[in-house]
Amino acid sequence: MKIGDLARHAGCTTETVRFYEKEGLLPAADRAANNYRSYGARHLERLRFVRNCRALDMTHEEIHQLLALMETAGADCGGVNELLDAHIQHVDLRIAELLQLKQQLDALRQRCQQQQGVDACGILLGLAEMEASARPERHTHLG
Amino acid sequence: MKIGDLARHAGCTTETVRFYEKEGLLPAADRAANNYRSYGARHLERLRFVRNCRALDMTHEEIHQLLALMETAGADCGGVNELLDAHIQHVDLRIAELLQLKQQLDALRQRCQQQQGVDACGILLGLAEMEASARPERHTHLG
DNA sequence: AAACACCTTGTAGCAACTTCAAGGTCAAGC
DNA sequence: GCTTGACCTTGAAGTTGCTACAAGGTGTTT
Ligand SMILES: [Zn+2]
Ligand SMILES: [Zn+2]
Ligand SMILES: [Zn+2]
Ligand SMILES: [Zn+2]
Repeated sequence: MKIGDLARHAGCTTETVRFYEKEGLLPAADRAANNYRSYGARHLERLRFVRNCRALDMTHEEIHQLLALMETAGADCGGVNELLDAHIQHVDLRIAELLQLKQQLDALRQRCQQQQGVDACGILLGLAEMEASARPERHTHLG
Repeated sequence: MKIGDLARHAGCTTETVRFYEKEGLLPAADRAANNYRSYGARHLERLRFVRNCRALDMTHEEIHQLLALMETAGADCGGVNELLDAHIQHVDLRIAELLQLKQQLDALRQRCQQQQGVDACGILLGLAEMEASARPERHTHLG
């Protein structure tokens, strides 16, 4: 299997595959005589796993940790559960932040009901007056 | 006012101030005899405005547009309202995406109720089996 | 032999900063 | 007068997860 085939089967691009190899998310492929990367079923499984994790918005670091946990033969899955719980918290936290943001934005939007001169626009006034309390540090990797 | 004072009054760092200047979000400062940047009340107002926009998760481009609209003397605020509405949609969309993600994650979490060998863990099985339908393009700048 | 699709490497770009390196300026303390 | 420390200057590189080249090698078809 060449890199393009692998990529197609996993629903990503060849560049992504090479990038994951560089990142250590995918083990280095064997090389054919012409120096082309050569893949088997194992690689496809692994790549699909990684892509599924990414579809769930896990970071490369989270995926790395998950892979390490999986590859510790005989280990139990407590670490896996913890990692997933932590990630779910990242999502919960970001949802809460965005809901709060949405409230602020709706309130701001209320301040202008009809078109008027920009000098009198309640939205612009609101943006000028807001006191964005010192930037809240980000506690989650979800933007 | 030196750059450090300005930054403190706006709740950001001097690096951020210099960065905004380079980005055109903040007009270039006057220079004192020693080549230090020198700021007045106008700059502080502007920087606070930009920071408030960022606190609402607007992009630099959105802020640029907003500033352009504001500085068109005599214009009405229709464009401002449109821009804010569009940004509110960005937030709404991301909230919807994250709520869906949360559902998927909760379902996955359900698949492992107690610790067991990693080979039998329902979470890892779930991650292997998932068929992440071709990556959904992002339609919003919110991560 | 030319066209075309595929592969290789390495580099640069995106957003919104942060961090670092190497150096210039200025007031205070000994 | 000389050092310490806090500030300022510039420019380059790192962050995250890719994407998009550029410049070239390979392989099959016509
Ligand atoms: Zn996470
Ligand atoms: Zn208005
Ligand atoms: Zn927006
Ligand atoms: Zn489990």
